[in-house]
Amino acid sequence: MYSIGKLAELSGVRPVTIRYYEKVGVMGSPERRENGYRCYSEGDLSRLAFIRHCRSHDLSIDDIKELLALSEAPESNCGAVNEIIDKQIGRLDELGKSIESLKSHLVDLRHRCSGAGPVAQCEIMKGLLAEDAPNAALCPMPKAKAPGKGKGG
Amino acid sequence: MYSIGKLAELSGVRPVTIRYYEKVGVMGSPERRENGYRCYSEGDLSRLAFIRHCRSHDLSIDDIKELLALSEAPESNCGAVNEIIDKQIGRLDELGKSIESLKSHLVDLRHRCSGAGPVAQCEIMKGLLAEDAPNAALCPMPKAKAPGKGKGG
DNA sequence: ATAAACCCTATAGCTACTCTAAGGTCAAGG
DNA sequence: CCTTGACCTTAGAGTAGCTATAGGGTTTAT
Repeated sequence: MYSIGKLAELSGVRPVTIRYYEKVGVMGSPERRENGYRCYSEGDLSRLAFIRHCRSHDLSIDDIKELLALSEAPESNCGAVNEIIDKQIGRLDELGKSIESLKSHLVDLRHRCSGAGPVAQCEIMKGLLAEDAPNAALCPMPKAKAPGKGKGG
Repeated sequence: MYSIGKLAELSGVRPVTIRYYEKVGVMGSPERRENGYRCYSEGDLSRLAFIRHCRSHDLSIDDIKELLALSEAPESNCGAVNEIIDKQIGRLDELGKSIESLKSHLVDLRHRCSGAGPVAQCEIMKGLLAEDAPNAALCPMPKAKAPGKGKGG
């Protein structure tokens, strides 16, 4: 039986994070000692390792919950597992493309400026005033409002 | 002079987001009409466009603040602009590599399972139990605790 | 007794927004 | 005049996946 500190040491995950995993429901509530301290088993350690490995593949906590639920029905068909992984591969694929396109646009912008002149003539600034990036799917962009009747200003 | 709704329509940024930009200090406080309504100028519109273009390159709000500050000293040298862009290119580059490596590892994992058998024999699940992704720099991973003296269990 | 190292809970912070609630303002229609 | 609807205002909570802080209890060594 491990204390949370021992589990942290063995797993490489900090106690705060383990408590967080418990709070959001991927780790389940461990037994408690008389003094209220959490008390973990070998099973908890491998569950935590599983979570970490999934997170290292950028799977969401919700996806991990699903995977863990599936692993608790070991006789069920693993098509659902494949679906989750395929979804994640697709997500990473889109993200990768988006980043590549952003990067090349930014590199292009960068080449237009030597860094020697004044900001007023900087081609980067001009570019940023005029151009959207070719692909803006990277981080949450504000949604455009549907054009309404518009009372005007 | 534009109302916030008109500015939203012209820029494609929703009123809530514009207020958010004001709150976090990239947009500055506009004038107000007698009734308290915000009142924007052409300058505000191009500032907002600039912010959007920067965000579409995934520049952070703080970076955008810096760029805007620089643009308000147009005679200053634009080396600082270049630095911000270079930093962003580097960030995107690392992110891109990280995603590629994650993806290929996940694809490899995926190929090990046909999706036909039971979860208990699923090679994906086995892989996730055993392996870290080769590169985990994508999303915030819990930091490992420095190994301490450890009171034990 | 006291310090150090561990444990507990609850709450706020991070990014870049989005959404909700509760209400004030303004123009048009009945 | 009153209502309807579109607009505007503020404040506060929610999103993901943690991290950090405050304020306190427990255990072990000195």
